[in-house]
Amino acid sequence: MKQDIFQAIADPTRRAILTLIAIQALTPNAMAEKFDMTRQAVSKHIKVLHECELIKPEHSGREIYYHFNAKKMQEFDHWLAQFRQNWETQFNQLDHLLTTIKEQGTK
Amino acid sequence: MKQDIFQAIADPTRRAILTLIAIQALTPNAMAEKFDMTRQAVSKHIKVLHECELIKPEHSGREIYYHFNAKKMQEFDHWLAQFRQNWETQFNQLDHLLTTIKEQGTK
DNA sequence: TATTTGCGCAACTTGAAAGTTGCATATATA
DNA sequence: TATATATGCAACTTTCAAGTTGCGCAAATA
Repeated sequence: MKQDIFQAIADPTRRAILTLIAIQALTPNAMAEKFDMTRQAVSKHIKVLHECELIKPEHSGREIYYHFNAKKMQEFDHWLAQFRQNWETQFNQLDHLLTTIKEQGTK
Repeated sequence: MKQDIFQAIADPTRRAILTLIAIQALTPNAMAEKFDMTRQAVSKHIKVLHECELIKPEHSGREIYYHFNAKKMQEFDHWLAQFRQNWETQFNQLDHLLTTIKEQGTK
């Protein structure tokens, strides 16, 4: 099944993995050493991250280096953009308030 | 239990709720009309969003208008900031590649 | 070649989340 | 006051994700 990036990011371990490999590509074993869980558990997280293309594998013999895919992470940034005006403009906040009050008046 | 914002946005219904009330504050009933599920189901999503302070209630008689809390949403933006350089600077991407190659060489 | 190492896949257990129905409470309205 | 409406809480079922153990395969190494 195709994973979605929002669910991928929901897990704290996966967020930690992303933070790690954003600095430097790592193998599954190297990642597992950082967390208090089995390698297979980490491997499942890698699978999720790979399926939604947040990370990309680079084979090197029997090792696999997983790289951070910044481009995919931008999708999250784009989703967030729809809310950005909500905190960047106070006028907008005021507008919401006025709209709400007006709406209540018509009920 | 205190919810975390990453899990809160993992659910597509909750993301839809946020998109709706970012434009205008709504009551639980008004939200439920937008989705194909019971009012109670929506109410549970509201509870999650409220617990992590992504939305704020405004009581008005027996109705409750839920407002979007843009300030809390900024936490995503802050988390995302650590990755922003990864897609904003090609030099940085190249740097990662070089670091990885060098790392492999020392193994 | 035989053995070790790195990795992925499958089956299983457990716990939590998403949805349902039913009920209680508070406010508005007849 | 009696009734209707808006909401939240509790119990329950079902689905699914996170973790485990066990196994198989490919590549490196003795």
